[in-house]
Amino acid sequence: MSVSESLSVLVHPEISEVENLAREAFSRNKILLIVGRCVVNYQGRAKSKLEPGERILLVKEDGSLLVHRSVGYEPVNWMPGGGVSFDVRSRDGRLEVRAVRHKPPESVTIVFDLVQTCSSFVLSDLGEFSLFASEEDMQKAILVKPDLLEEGFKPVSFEKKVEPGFVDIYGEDRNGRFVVVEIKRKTAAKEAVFQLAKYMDAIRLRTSREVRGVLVAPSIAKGVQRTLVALKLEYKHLDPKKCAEVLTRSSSRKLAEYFA
Amino acid sequence: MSVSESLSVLVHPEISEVENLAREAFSRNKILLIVGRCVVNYQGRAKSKLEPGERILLVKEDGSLLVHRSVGYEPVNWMPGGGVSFDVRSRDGRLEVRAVRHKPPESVTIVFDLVQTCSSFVLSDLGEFSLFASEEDMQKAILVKPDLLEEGFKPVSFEKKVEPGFVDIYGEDRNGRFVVVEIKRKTAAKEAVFQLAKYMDAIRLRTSREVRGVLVAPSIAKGVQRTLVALKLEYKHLDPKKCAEVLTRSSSRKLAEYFA
DNA sequence: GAGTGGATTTCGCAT
DNA sequence: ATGCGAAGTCCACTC
Repeated sequence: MSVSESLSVLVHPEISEVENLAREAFSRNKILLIVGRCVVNYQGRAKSKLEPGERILLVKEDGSLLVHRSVGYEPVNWMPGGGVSFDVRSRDGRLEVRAVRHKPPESVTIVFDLVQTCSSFVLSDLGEFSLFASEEDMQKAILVKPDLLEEGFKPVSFEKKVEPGFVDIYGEDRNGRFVVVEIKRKTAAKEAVFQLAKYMDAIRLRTSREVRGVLVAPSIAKGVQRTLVALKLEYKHLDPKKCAEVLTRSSSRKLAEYFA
Repeated sequence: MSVSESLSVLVHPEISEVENLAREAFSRNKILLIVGRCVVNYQGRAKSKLEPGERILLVKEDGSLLVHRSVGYEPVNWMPGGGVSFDVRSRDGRLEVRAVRHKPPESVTIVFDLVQTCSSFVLSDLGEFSLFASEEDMQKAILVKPDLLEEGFKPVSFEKKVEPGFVDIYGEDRNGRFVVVEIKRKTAAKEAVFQLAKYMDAIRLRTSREVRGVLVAPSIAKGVQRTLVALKLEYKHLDPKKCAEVLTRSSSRKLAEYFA
């Protein structure tokens, strides 16, 4: 079913009309979109109260609920989807929509006293979403084209579990030294350096060979350079976008060698 | 201006009608809501591609842009508000909406080939939003009613800057010993314990009096109890909701003593 | 302007 | 189920 086959739109409706549409939307798992004057109360992990004003309520097919004000990327109140049950009732000419879930226990209650628009529909959406140049993609890119790190680098393993956590990649350089690679897709902070240092310690316990630690990132935070030097670690600049290019150009065959 | 005075709703419109409404919305900083079939491309901190499908596009008054699919709390593509410029154009019967910002440099492009609904309006929303029982509220609650921590506790200072960072509260107990209080509004992890331990060390350097450290939280993570005991720290269970009750019941006068 | 830490974070993946 | 880490995290606050 697509929007066209399922679309209902009400403009300046009575509360009772909205109530009917909302009930139908919840019972058939349709998307519900209400623009109107309301108050919102949340109780659960915290507790919040939103005084009267006009907002947008969006309830999605999985029960995700979002209340948006006129500004801001984030919803002022919300409920993530999954295991959410809804209740609709009208009292004193007001429409109350209540969403409850139990893990964690919390509820959002929206009470409308005036609705300007209400619509309900089903979205037909099979389109694939792909994201490039995540941290994982940077790792893949280095595995496919190790020269991105340095000439002669040979990956031996990746996401290898060692004592404190994970090493993004480790391998050896052209001189046979161990190389531990920690990848960050954005400006590396102190945290990344300490993480790498921990990896280094853990790995040094298991080998007598010389071990190099390389922090790979598009850039590093200001004070971090000093920490790197103090800990005898190295930094390699690498742009995530460059990695994305490598991946889109390379055939997926090569990746299969590693990720099959 | 409220929704009623500014509302335009189009159902099954032509692309050209949507184009006009979108242009008007952007030029007058109105909210724009489009439901239709589209593809979305993002480029900036990463890069993403969303194949054709029906989605909801919401552009808010501050330029925040959200593209929602049929499920999921989070938008599949987005742009936070502030310094975002928009461009609308129609080509080959398709409507392209493009949002660009420069810090960081990124852009989202949505191309609709079919629009089922499009609306534009201004929200009148002056309602205040208040969130209770945050970490700060727990702190306030203890300051207002120190018995929440333990009988006879007297707060001396709060958010006091000491060596490693901030102490949430410190004061003295009924026996005149120093008490350092670290507050977490949810399950306390090891991190909180180490933070408290650092505070303790810093404070012990400055006094010869006995110093107690108390971690206040609704609960503590599994392994953390052992760490607490090993470091000779204490744990006090305190429910954020209880704190919220204390705050709502207490007059704001008492808070003013601390927060004026 | 950059860095730091919290969030009703959400989400996914591993154990 | 639970825990841990990443995120195009966003956001508020400090330096």
